[in-house]
Amino acid sequence: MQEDRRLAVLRAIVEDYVSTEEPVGSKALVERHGLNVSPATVRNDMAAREEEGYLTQPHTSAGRIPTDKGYRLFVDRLSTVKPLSVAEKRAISTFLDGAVDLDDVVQRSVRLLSQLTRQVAVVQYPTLSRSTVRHIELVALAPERVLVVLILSTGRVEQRVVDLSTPLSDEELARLRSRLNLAATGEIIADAVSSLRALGEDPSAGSAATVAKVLVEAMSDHRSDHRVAVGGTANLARFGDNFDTAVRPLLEALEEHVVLMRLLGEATASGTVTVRIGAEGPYEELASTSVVTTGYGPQDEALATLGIVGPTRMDYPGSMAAVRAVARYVSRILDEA
Amino acid sequence: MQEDRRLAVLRAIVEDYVSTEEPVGSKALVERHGLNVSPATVRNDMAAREEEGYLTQPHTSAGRIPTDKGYRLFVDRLSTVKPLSVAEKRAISTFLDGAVDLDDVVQRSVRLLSQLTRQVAVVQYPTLSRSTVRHIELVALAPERVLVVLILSTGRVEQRVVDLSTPLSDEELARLRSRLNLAATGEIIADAVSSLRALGEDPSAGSAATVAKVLVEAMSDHRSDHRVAVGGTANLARFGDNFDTAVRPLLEALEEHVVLMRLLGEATASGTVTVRIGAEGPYEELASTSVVTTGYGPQDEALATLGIVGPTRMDYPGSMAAVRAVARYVSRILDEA
DNA sequence: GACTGGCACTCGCTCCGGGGGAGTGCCAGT
DNA sequence: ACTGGCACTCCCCCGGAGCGAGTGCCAGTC
Repeated sequence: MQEDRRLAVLRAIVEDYVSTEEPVGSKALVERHGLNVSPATVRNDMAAREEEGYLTQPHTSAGRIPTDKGYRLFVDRLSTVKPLSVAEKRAISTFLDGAVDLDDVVQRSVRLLSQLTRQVAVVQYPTLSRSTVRHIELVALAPERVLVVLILSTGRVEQRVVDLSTPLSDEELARLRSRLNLAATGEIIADAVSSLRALGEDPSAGSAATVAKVLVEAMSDHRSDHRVAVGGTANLARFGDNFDTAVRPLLEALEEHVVLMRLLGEATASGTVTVRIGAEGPYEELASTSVVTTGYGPQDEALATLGIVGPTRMDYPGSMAAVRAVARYVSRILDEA
Repeated sequence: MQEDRRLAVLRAIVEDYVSTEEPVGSKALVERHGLNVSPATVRNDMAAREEEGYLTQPHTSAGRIPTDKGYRLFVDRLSTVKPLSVAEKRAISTFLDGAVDLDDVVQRSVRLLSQLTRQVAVVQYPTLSRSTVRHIELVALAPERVLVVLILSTGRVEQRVVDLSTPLSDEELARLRSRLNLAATGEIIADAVSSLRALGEDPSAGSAATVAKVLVEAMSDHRSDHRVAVGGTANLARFGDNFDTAVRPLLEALEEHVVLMRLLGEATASGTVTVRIGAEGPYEELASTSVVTTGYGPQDEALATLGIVGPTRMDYPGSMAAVRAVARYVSRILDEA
């Protein structure tokens, strides 16, 4: 059918353009893909597609390139999931299995993702908010100075140094420790915050109040929510010539963690890969970049987001497959820890 | 004197070239700097300088640009230390004073440095090797599973999960904890490693041996020695046109921490700023980049290196001043912690 | 009605040659 | 030792010509 072929043409154009980075013309299209029609027919189809807004020409009498809308259709309806090769799967497991702690997992994931997709990879650290308190530890640095260490179920560790108004003996410290742990250990962050806050506002609690306040602060410190690892920026070299219009704004965005978080968007349920194409994203300057993300976390609860950022002209099926595979694997690792 | 003026000419050329990014000619030079001689004289001087290898011409009948050797002379003998402005100093202190932990200090330093110099900033995390053990904490996750937390004097925290062959009661855990702390707390890493290693090889030590082994591994884990924070890569946009020959190799180098460490070189005594110009560095691909570094650490002991990386055509006095100032300030903060 | 072959046309890319200009090297003069 | 003058070099910019990939359209065929 005509309609089928038109879709096939759109798909072929996207694929060719992604691999050659050049506008694709009717003749080349017929040759490279086994379309059993003449270039003239394809031209008509392309004209129709352009009419509908899926394609454009950089200038009259040049080949066509997909528009954002064209990519959208491609991603939604035309791309078949590209399964990873065995070698790639093995690479993922061997690479990630060697990780020793959370930091290491995140760093390895970033590197892995950027290598698999040859794009810039972004991995958000698991959020505090939904994790639970595993343990609170106090270490006396001096009689009036205590190191407070907060250990969370995701494996994250936060630490603060606290100066107290009165010196604390070892026994008092131990008592304080068990008191705090009693109040917080095992609790989800939100609950721990509220019970500690009560303690922090109790004027009779003394040192306990001071420490509790610091803990509350550490727990609600959204700075750590915004922690992300970025890797593979060297891949931006393949972005094309337009350094100032495309690469520089992207590099800037990658450094601003707040901006980056917005770019990543809400963590979507693990398993569902989100694709944001060009102008669909929140930043005008990044109109020529796309973002492919998914959520991950233990028990497939989407505690954080991970994904890649690249030119709208990217290999969507491959990127989506890689992002999903890495997210799955990382989630499994977090399950074990 | 003739000789003095020739030096002045060299300095002027470096300064002008750095700010304009264009080969500088005799006429412009005389005008911009108050040299009381004619362009012809300057031309003679420049020819002499070129003869000696301090200057080159991109092509005959163009202005001169400094060679690496020219920059070297400039850095060694011609540049006056450019004191930071009051605003800059204040920026440093306000920016760094808000830091809550080691990670935060490092991250803020990177950002600060890149903003001050408008170059790529690199800050190495303080090495484990010369720091001391502040505390070892054990947290029971399950009867046979323990979270081991190692806290070092630099404020760094390492953690590992250990599976034991036999379950451990709370009392046993407490005993193990104090035993380990007795052996390691207060010791310099190297000493702690040797006493723990003895424990780890004692077949009668049971669980203690298992945990000790993990601790030894964590302490001698050089991975963390190579941890670095990088920032300001967007500044590479100002590197000029030669993306493939200059920017891409640099981006790649910045991602490979091992490479990066070599690029930073040995930590030099705090206060001494090291400048590596172009081909003086260890990598051919980075022939057009310079590195400005210095050591930092508590008590001005050079535990780690920080600095900036940029084109050979950079503002050396400004960069050196900024690097030194930030290193000093960070060292002071580490003293307090 | 869908497809095809043919044809005129468009328009970016590359190459080429000529002017303009910044800068140089050199030399004779002070 | 320095300067003014002058001829020369060579990059850079510009406009025009030629090329070629690709298009749109139209008349013709199944």
